Amino acid sequence: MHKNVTMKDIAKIAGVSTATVSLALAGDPRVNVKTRRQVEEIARRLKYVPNEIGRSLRARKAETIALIFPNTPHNAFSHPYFVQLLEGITEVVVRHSFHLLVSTSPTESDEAASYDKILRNRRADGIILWPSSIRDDNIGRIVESGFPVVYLGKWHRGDVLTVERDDFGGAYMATEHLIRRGRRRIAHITGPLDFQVSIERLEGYKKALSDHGMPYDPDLVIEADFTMESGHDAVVRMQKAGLKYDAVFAGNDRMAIGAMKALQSFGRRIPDDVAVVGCDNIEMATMTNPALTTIHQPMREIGAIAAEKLIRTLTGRPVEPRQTVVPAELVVRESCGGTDR
Amino acid sequence: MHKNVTMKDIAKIAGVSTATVSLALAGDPRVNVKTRRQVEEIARRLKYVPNEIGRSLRARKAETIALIFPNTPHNAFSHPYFVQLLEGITEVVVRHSFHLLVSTSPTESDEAASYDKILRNRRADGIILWPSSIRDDNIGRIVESGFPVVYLGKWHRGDVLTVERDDFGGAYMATEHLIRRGRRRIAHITGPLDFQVSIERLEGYKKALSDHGMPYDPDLVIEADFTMESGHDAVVRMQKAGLKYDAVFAGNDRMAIGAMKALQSFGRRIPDDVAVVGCDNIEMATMTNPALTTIHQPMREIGAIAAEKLIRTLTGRPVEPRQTVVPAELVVRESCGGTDR
DNA sequence: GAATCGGAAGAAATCGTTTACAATGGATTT
DNA sequence: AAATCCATTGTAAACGATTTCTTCCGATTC
Repeated sequence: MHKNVTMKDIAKIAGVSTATVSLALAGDPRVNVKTRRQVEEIARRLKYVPNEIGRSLRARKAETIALIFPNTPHNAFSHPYFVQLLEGITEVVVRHSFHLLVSTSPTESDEAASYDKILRNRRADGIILWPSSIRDDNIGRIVESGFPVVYLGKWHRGDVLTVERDDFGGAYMATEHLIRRGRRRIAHITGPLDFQVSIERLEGYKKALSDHGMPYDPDLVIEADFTMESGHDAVVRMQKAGLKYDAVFAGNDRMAIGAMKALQSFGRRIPDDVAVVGCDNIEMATMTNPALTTIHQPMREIGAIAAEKLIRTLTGRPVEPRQTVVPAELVVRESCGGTDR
Repeated sequence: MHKNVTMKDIAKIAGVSTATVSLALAGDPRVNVKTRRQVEEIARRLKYVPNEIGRSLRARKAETIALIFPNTPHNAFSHPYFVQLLEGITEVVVRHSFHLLVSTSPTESDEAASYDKILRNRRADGIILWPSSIRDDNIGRIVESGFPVVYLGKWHRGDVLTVERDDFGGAYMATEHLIRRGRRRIAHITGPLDFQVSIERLEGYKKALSDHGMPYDPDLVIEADFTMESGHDAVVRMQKAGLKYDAVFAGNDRMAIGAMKALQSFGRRIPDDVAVVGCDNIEMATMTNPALTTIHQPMREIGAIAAEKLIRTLTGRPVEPRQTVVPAELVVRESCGGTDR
């Protein structure tokens, strides 16, 4: 492990000052072409790699963005799409020769301190914020502080860069799909209603119903908690309540799969007796029997767009539009039967 | 966004030098308790947060570790356990107030350059290396360069910190489980045999057979490619070849699930006619019908141990043992039937 | 021939810390 | 009373780049 070569080393060999070396390597036109060539040559020969820490300190930037998320239950790690999001982000980060810092906060109250530290430190030049489930004024403070931030979700106050899934639109598509396939009594199993995503999907469901002139029956809306078991239970509850329905739209795939199991255990055939649609398009959805029709959220693309937006602002380029809603896609498989009428 | 407060600001107010401030905040016993208290008080009042970039430059360390993995097909992002690994790592990283840099290399040949850059830069003080599928002498050079590295896998030459899954042991357990349940003709669907993991699992399978005095029949070993479809095809091929078998041990859960589907399509009942065991314990394994018995690899723990080892060496503490093999666990569900005899 | 100009490169400050070393002054030792 | 020591604190040199001045020198201008 030999000593690193610095600009000083290059300067000495080339017989110039470090200032000239710096300028030369940056391709600054102020330095003579011949000198620049020579410096470049020496740098190559010595396998010079610039020390980014030194550069960061002086230039007050780190060529780094941070992905920050809370460490609450139902956090990013348990989100079926976290990996895709991360993949989209790293892809762009690497392409721009940036670095990615992954940061989570042990407790809710440490969150703000943590953001703050990373940014004030200049450890990262900007952050991508994964919303925490709990309304957090601390996040608000960061978002509005003027630090470069891309928020993954809907931000109501002020002009903030955001990228969000279209939960509302996805639910709308799912519900509409069921309606088109002739279903008339569509139940909806929601996630916990203190999650924004659950509310959005419920609203999309309602809107699709009303746009198609169908009544909204609150009895057909059951709140569950995102787990397969809770989806199972939801169907059991509906069964016990003696409700009639010919379709189920679940707020995520896990619950949809739980619901399918319960339905089948009650002897109801899918899709003949009951059609089922999920949300998220997790891998499992391809493997159920019948394969689950679902709503795909392009999280990889969301990650890529978010990173791209952030890096664009950091490099002083304009970003348009400032808010992006990435459309969901309906993935038709076997759990809804037939074709549109 | 006001100017950040630095040690100089504190020094001026406290009427001492920045050296004293630095020492005081570091809790160095050389500075008078009264002075230290005062400095601490001022720092608190000014909401001073140390600039870690400046610190990094001088102290030649970044309080950061990097997780590095190749960007090849079948890379970390498509690994069912990447998230758990990451979760284990971040948990430990946060606990020690370190940072985590996530880095992937666009091409195989950029890999070495990338590691090198991160380390020479002191962007990170050490790295956790996710092995690339392809034998890579560049990785070898890094691992042996003396930089702090934890390698996630088996490293043959030299004394390197490693944490690895027990692929051999897991396969052994799976096979033994089938034997104990009375199965006599156990097929094995492997992953691509240029992956170390596939070889390990094949060896574990063979060893279990021979330890129980059962013959090894090469016809019963089919190479597939980790996908569900390939597992399906493997069964189809065996069926066409007219092979007799009463159990399948698949090199991962996806292939096991594909195999189950194919078996059921041939009218073979699981577990009555054929028992099935997978590997990995992905979430999907809980949802199949019957639920899949499988081998759980505690990747979260592996991540945590790896991070712990790395940070221990970085902070100059001894780490024992230098090589860790984290045992696999058999998760018994419904796809193997009965109880041990 | 003096003044001006402009291209090129060097000197030095700077970013915010850490740290080796020196300095101060009062107490203790001999 | 001189020498020594200890506890504190200050000075200044790093760390490795970037960037703002200067400076230098030869060429052009009046």
